[in-house]
Amino acid sequence: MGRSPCCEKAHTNKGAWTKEEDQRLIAYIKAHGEGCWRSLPKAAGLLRCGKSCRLRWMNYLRPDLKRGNFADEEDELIIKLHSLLGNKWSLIAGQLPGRTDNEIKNHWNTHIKRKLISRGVDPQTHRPINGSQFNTPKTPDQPTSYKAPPVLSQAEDQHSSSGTTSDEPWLPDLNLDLSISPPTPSPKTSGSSSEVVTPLVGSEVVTPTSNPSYARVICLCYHLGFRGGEPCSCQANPDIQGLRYYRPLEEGQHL
DNA sequence: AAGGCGCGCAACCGCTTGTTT
DNA sequence: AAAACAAGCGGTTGCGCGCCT
Repeated sequence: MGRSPCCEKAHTNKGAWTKEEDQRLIAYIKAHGEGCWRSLPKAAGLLRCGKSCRLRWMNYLRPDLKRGNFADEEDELIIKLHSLLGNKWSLIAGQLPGRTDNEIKNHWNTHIKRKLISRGVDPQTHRPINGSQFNTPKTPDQPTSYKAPPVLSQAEDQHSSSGTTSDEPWLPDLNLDLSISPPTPSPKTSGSSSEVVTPLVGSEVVTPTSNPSYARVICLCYHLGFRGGEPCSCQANPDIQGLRYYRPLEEGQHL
């Protein structure tokens, strides 16, 4: 059975990319588009693993990348998305046009973590660190790694969304229209560097049941596109309820 | 001026998931 | 159905650079 291995590691370069390698990669992708990464190095005359080429292109050479410092608004968006998604850097990056998962991951580890700690917020749980002014008790079994956002019942939801006195640090003002439409045609082969992926524009329709109150519930799995556009089965599976996140609809918002 | 140290970024590694044979 | 593979993802590492002593 089989295919040949991805690359012959003995004959591939490692480490920092040279300008010449960059130019070869750019020229090849401009001419042929992002095709098969496995065959690309050979076709482009690069002594690199396809994986390495892909990474270089995705994280550094893509023309639509936004280089430079992160704006405060971007920081806040990352924080909010991380509180929902955890270390799903690619999903977070999908909401920040021009930013890569690697860049966001690095930025998180070097800047935002510290920022949150200085605010008295645990960067993993997004809850106040013990001893801070919020002093939210932790459950004994709370893991130190990322914890899924709490599942709010509708009653809790209404309470927390209407009250300003809630000590819940969860996303007080985030309009989480995180819907990811069925993969839109990527601009990657268009050759146009001015094309920008527009985030947060999904408008897919979650079909509610006939019960109007049900329409207030959005399954995060579904809304993030985890279900490939199909209704989420976790509605019927209590075991994975932790993946569900409910939020109230904004006024005038439709499902 | 020089050495040490810490930070930030780019790249690698290993694992997971989806696809192909 | 199972194995092999490609692509993608997240964690980790290594190196260059700037700052501090």
